[in-house]
This record gives sequence, C-alpha cells and structure tokens, in this order.
Amino acid sequence: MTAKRRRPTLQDVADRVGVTKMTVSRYLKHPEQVSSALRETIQQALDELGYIPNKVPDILSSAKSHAIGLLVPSLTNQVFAEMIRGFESVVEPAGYQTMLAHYGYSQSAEEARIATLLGYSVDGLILSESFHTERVRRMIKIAGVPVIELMDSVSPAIEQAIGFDNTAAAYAMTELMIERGHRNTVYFAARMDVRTRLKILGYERAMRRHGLEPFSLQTEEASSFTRGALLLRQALVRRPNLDGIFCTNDDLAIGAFYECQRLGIPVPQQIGIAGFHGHDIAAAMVPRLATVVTPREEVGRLAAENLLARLRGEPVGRPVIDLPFRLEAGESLRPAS
Amino acid sequence: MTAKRRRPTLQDVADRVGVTKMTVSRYLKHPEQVSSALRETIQQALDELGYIPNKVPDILSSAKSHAIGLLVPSLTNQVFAEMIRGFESVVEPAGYQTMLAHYGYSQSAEEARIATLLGYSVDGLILSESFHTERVRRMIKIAGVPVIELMDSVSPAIEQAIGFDNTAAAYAMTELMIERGHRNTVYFAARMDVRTRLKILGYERAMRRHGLEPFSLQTEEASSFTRGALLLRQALVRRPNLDGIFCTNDDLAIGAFYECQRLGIPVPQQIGIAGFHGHDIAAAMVPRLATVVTPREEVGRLAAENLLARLRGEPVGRPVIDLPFRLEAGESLRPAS
DNA sequence: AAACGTCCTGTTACGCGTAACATCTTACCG
DNA sequence: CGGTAAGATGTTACGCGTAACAGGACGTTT
Repeated sequence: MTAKRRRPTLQDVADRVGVTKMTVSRYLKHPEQVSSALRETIQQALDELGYIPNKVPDILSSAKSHAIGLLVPSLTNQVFAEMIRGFESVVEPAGYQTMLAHYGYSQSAEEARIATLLGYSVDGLILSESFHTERVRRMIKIAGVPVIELMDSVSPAIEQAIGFDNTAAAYAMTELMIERGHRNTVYFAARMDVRTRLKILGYERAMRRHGLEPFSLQTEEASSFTRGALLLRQALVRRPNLDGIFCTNDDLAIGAFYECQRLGIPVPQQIGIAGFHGHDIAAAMVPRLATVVTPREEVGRLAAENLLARLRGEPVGRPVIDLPFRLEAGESLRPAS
Repeated sequence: MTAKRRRPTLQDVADRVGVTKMTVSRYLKHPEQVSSALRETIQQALDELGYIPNKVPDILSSAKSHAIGLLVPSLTNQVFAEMIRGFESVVEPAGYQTMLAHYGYSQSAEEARIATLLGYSVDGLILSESFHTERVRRMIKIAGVPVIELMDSVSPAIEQAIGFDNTAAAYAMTELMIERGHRNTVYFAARMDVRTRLKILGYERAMRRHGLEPFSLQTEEASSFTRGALLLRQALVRRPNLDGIFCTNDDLAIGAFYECQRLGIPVPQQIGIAGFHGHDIAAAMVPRLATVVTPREEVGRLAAENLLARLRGEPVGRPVIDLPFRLEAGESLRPAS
C-alpha cells in the first residue's frame, strides 16, 4: 500500500517528467523560458502529483518571506478589525501574506510576538502603538525590517507613524459638547492604553480652556456595552448633577445611553452623550449617537501602501501622516442654539 | 563604517564565543547540556549581538512550523472575532503561532489562501466552512495536515467538525416566536453562506410544521445595522401585515429594531424581533433583544484543543462535536401568555 | 591499569527551491 | 562551413539550525 508518503517536492515532479527540478522551477516562475513541449508535460505532472509550492526554502535563502507581520492589541476591538480590513485590501492583491498577532495590550507580549514574527522572516512590521520596550526597538533595528506605527499621529518611536490626532479629536468633541450646553461632563475611559491617555488629555485641555473642571472615570477592564452602563451608574453617584458623558469609544457610549433609558434619564435633554470612532451602529441607533468619526480603514490602507513602497526600496516618506477626523453631532447632544 | 550588516546568525554568536554553532544551538534548546562556564559567555554573546532565533531552517528540515493556519470568511464579523479569541486562548500558551487568513466568503479565495498557508508549512488548518472545492480537499490530503471545520455541526467534509446546529437553533427560535404569537414572520438573510442556508431551513421547517407560510428576504450584501433597516422597509412593502422578524444575526435585528422605532412601530406589540448569536449588545439594549446565544468562543477553544491533540499524535476524536445553543427571549418578543 | 561510563563539544549531513553560471543544441549569417 | 547568437536545460552552491553520531577528557570501578 501507500506507505506514509510525504508531500511531493519539485524533485518528484522533475523525476516524473525526466528533467531536473530546475526546469520545473523555471516553468513555475518564468514559463516563457521553458520549451512549449515541456510545458504541457510539466503541468500534467504537477496536476497529477498535486504539487503545492513550498515557500520555505526560498525564505531561507533569500531571507524574504513575502509576509508582513501585523500586531494589534486586540481582535475583538472593532477599530482594529476595520483597520485590518483596510490593510489587507492593499496587501493581499500585492501578493503578500499577513501574519497577524495580538498582544492584549501587554508590552512583554508584544515583545514576544515580534520575536516570533521576525523568526518567520517577515519582511516588514506594522505596530499599533508608538511606545515600545528597548528590546523591541533593538530587535527591529537588528532585523532591519521596515516598521510603521499606527493609530497615533504623535512622533514615531521608530520610523513612521500613521494615524490621527487623538488629542485634537477629543478636544474638538469636548468643545462641541460645551457649545451645546453640556458643561458638567465626565469622561469614560476603559483599558488605559496610550490612545486613551491622549484623548483624556484633549478632553482636559478643552475643559480647562473653558474654565471647567474635567473629571474622568477609568477602569482597567475592556470596554463593552455593559461596562458603559456600569460607569454611568458610578458617575451618577460621584457627580449627581452631571449633564454630559464623553466616552473613549462608541461601545461605552451606547451602554451608557441604554442605562440612561433604563433609569428614565432623558438624552440629550438631561445628559448628552458622545462616543468615539463612529461605528456603523452610531448612525443607525435612535437617537443617532454623537461621535468622532475616525479614518481607521484609511489608516490600514495607507500603512499597507507605505510599507509596500518601502519594500520596493523607496525611502521612508513623511515620518508622520496625520489623517483628518470628523465630528458627527448626531442627536445625542442638545441641538445647536 | 558599518556596511549593511545582516542579522546575526548562530554562527556569528559561536564565532564570538569560540565554539561551534552546535553548542550555541544546544544552549538555546537544552541549556543543561552545556557546561555552566560556557553558558554565561554564550548568553552574553547572544545579548551583545541581539540574536533573534530564526525558525526558518528548522521549518525547512523538519517540515513543522509550529504555526496553525486559521481561515475565516471575514474579520469584521464579530462572530469570528470571538471564535478567534477562544482559539488563541488555547493555542498561544501552547507555543503555537496562528497564521490568520480570510477569504471573503469566496471559495476560490479560500483555495488560494490554503495553498499559501501550506506553502508556509503550517502544521494544521482550521476552516470555517464545511463546503470546499475538490482542489481544497486534495491539497489538504496531500499535505497530510490535520484539519478541523468550524461553526457547523453537519457531517464534516474532511475529518472533524465542531460547531452547533444552525438548523435546530433557527427552528427553536421560530417556534418560540410562534408560541409568543408572532406567526406572520419574515426571515432576514444577508450574505448567503452555508450557515445562513441552514438557518433558513430551520425557520422554514418550523413554520411549515405549524401550518404557516415561511417568507425570507435575502441580500448578497454583508449584514449591518443599516442593512437591517433597509430590509425592514422592504419587508413592510412585501408583507404589510407582518408581525415578526427573525434575523440571521444580531446586527440585522438591531438595525430593523431601530427602523421600527423611527417608523413608530411598537416592538414587540406590533412586530416581534429576534436575532442570532447573542452579542453583548443584545443584552444591553432596551428592549433586550431576543436572540439565539451561540457558543462561538467555545467553538474556538475546542477547535484548538482538538487540533493540538492531533498534533501530539492522538487520533481524530468524535467526527462531529455539537455544542448546545441557548434561546434568550429578551423583551423584543411579546411576553409569554 | 584496563574497562567502562559520563559529560561535554565537535562533525557531518540534511531539508528544498532558486540564482548564477555552465553547457549543449539548433539556427542563421556571411 | 566556421562563427556567433539565441534558446533550452543542466550543474553547483547557498541559506542556517538541528538531529544523529563521533570523539576527547576525566572519573570510577574492579
């Protein structure tokens, strides 16, 4: 019977045709260099054996894998899912494979993932933070692969950052809330990553600028609808007369909104609510949620384009690519006076 | 100056220490086999050079990559994001790397992704469908890697399927709706994949069983909140006197719900609404959404455990692992009489 | 002191696709 | 018909970590 047969190699195909594996290899990469008589025979042998191209030997000798490592803190956070979609829409047609890894907002996990990805010889890296351990920076320098950092537009820690200005965005939304008469607001934050800190900064600056006292509620837990509800109840205890909630993302905002509905608090009359990112649901719900619409899919696309350019040998472009955000007032803030 | 230096290899480390690369390799894999005097020197050399382990040569000679290919149709669909989370929670601590790929519900794209993943020598594959092209089945057979198919509990096309019974789940929810007095219902389907078809089947069976006429509205577009709103308007035109909506997922259901709210249609008095999957938001919204709670994270975990067992050499377990689902009546159906 | 064991390090060979170069055939030119 | 070019195929070497085996140094046993 068939003993445990191993996956066919180029040599197996070549033997069947009666040529060397080099000829078969050429047929696969540069068919025009092979005589038309052989082409048919080789194709037939490939089909019969079911040859599956093996990239590993080439990766070993060329140290190029045609794979790009993409590191995100979390996959359940929709923002990153949409960023990934943008990224892949460019990278996949270009013939590159994405190696996705996530590190759960932990710097040591990020370090380990990067080492693993570099162990597979990825040609480039996309990171979702601009703060890294010393070892991460060193590894990347030694590996010599191009790196792009996403979702912030602060100065890049390594080479190039693509994102939007979280601080300015939060500042702008806070001002809109104030303008609409929500002056005694609370900021809801979850999972204190860098971006959240930048947003809080923008919120606080805008509040102070208008002579108001900023107040933020933070939790280490991941954000979710239920978390938003919880924070709302806490906020009402600590600031009973609050008239506005600005959330670090739409999930918290929607959770808070429903909790208001349950408690019979009219939105936006008594409390105005604003979210961040502008997911599909923000525009679908009643009332439409006020939110900062961020260009996350665009961030992914641009990251891919810039990285591919680097892999083609082009130099690093602008070190910071700052994309515009957009304020959506929705119906969860009081109407403009 | 430093000419373009390449990433250090084991040989570079060995040269610096004055041993052969075999000794350094041993230090990394079996440190107890190296004299304690050398250990320090080697570690120092590793640190100084910033050696990053290279997995590629070993993948080449062992044909084992310690990576598992995970194929999902879409990353923006939350169901898969949560399944992935369950999968990684098992696979990552076990020291395996996940290579994620998505194929946008296209069979030819699935074929291409599988070839790519096998080209990287993945040790196993997780697929999110149970229907595949002949070539896919052949490739997998030739590659000889273990494969698990997810999210259905129909008989596996290849070796083993892990999931839940979509047809039974849809049947059960349809019966619940009928029991609650929603008899003139419409099924909302988007993106007609296999699972959607199985659900429609369950819906139709339950309706017919009770002497009712099933009616389903389908679209090829991806589901979304806005899509749910759209479908609701279409349904009202085609079935003006409908009294219930059963959606293939929570997104459509929520979109339909908000559209009812906009149109002034009372839910659940005039129209009852049910979703599928039981995402966080279903329990958070007001009214709580009736939905089928599916064990998607558990599916991911079990898939990982079963695949790892296979990689340890254990035989295929039960060919079909059928996990239970749960009906959540919420507040978007009329109360039990 | 011969025989054997233990501990440590070195040597050799291997995996497989491809770039670079070598070789052979055939064709066409003056 | 020698010479050269073009076209097709073969040969060689390489990438780098590791399993398997070999060998040297030292200690212990009888």
